[in-house]
Amino acid sequence: MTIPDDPRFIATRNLALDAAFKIFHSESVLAVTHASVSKETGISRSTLYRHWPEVAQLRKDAMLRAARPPVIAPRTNGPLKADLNWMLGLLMAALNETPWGKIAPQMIATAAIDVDAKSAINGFMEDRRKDVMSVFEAAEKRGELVSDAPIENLIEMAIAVPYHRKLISGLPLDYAWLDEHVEVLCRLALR
Amino acid sequence: MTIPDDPRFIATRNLALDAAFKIFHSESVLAVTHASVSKETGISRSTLYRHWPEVAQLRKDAMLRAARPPVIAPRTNGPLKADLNWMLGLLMAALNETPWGKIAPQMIATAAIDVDAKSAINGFMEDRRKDVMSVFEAAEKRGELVSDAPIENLIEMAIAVPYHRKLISGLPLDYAWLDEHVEVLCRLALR
DNA sequence: TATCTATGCAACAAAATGTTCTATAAGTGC
DNA sequence: GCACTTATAGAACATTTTGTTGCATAGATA
Repeated sequence: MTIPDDPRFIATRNLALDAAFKIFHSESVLAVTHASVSKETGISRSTLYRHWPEVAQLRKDAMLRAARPPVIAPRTNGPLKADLNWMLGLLMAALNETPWGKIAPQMIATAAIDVDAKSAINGFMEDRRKDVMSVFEAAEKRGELVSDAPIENLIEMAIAVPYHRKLISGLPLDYAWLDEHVEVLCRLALR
Repeated sequence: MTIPDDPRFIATRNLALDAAFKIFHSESVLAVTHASVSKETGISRSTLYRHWPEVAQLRKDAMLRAARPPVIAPRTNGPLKADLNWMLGLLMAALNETPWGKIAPQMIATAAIDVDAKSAINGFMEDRRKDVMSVFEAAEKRGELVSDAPIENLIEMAIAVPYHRKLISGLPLDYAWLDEHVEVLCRLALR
């Protein structure tokens, strides 16, 4: 669908997607329909059908809008342990306290059957990988990294565990756990 | 809902749930409806409504039926590296080659909003935790474990990474990766 | 055999979903 | 400002999906 640059069209689209996102994260992706978005926004149903002939497309667009997770600014001052704590602490907070944590499971399920959702998720995971990577690289430059454990595996472990905990095993993500997690990572990286 | 022990009722229920599971894993949980199961099985719609007045209940039952993942038999002969390779190799195969791997994302999404799905997932994750636990405990008995890294964290890392890889980051789960993963785990456990 | 009950089927009701048309108002080019 | 284009609102309508009910039938039970 080509998107006209008519300001009315753009305004309607933004209004609709904001509402769709709101419905998505306060209820579920299933609750996002032409009818519910119409009710939420006052936009007429026929207009919404003009913008999104298929409800699946509307839901996906709402998801892609949702897929702008909080920006995480890593610190690389050192020491490694402090930097990891900072960076993973921000990730933890994002998972615990922003809509992202609530939406992520549904995005993952959608990613399993939809290419766009998958690439959105992958893009986000890639960003997180780079964040952690920059932390480890800074540590290496400082000469802190003495282990020969592959950095890729360290990065994967650093990120996988909090995600698994939050999204799959349902265990709590808190600072007590985070401290231990970082401790084990440093044990791997620094010895 | 109390389940009558009338064989007709039981037969209908099993037939319906088998079909629901099939639809679930070949299409998606959304494709499971009274109508689609009726079409698939020949069971009349009214009968299906009698069994499951709510479609959500039907979907959940289909999921709980699906939630019998392949049984994984851990080996504990040692050495640790071989045991981990075996155990995690089975887990990997299950994620790659059985319906479980395909269904898991949708179960996770459902678990985020449904208590029963959540406890099904948690039950399965707990089984996996025990599997890995038994491997590490056997290694400890043999005196292999010399690290003071907390076993709980090792277990979490062992499992979280393959799940994250398969379900979230979308990276491939293969033996090349598995070898490295196990290598890093052993580095943590054995030094 | 007599009784109970799950099922199939058809008819129906209600709600959700999708389509089309027209009047109107907002934006665009001159 | 004026003519033209286009997006929207709203209503009317068709279609599909979803949910309900009554009754005849056949399988289960005792």
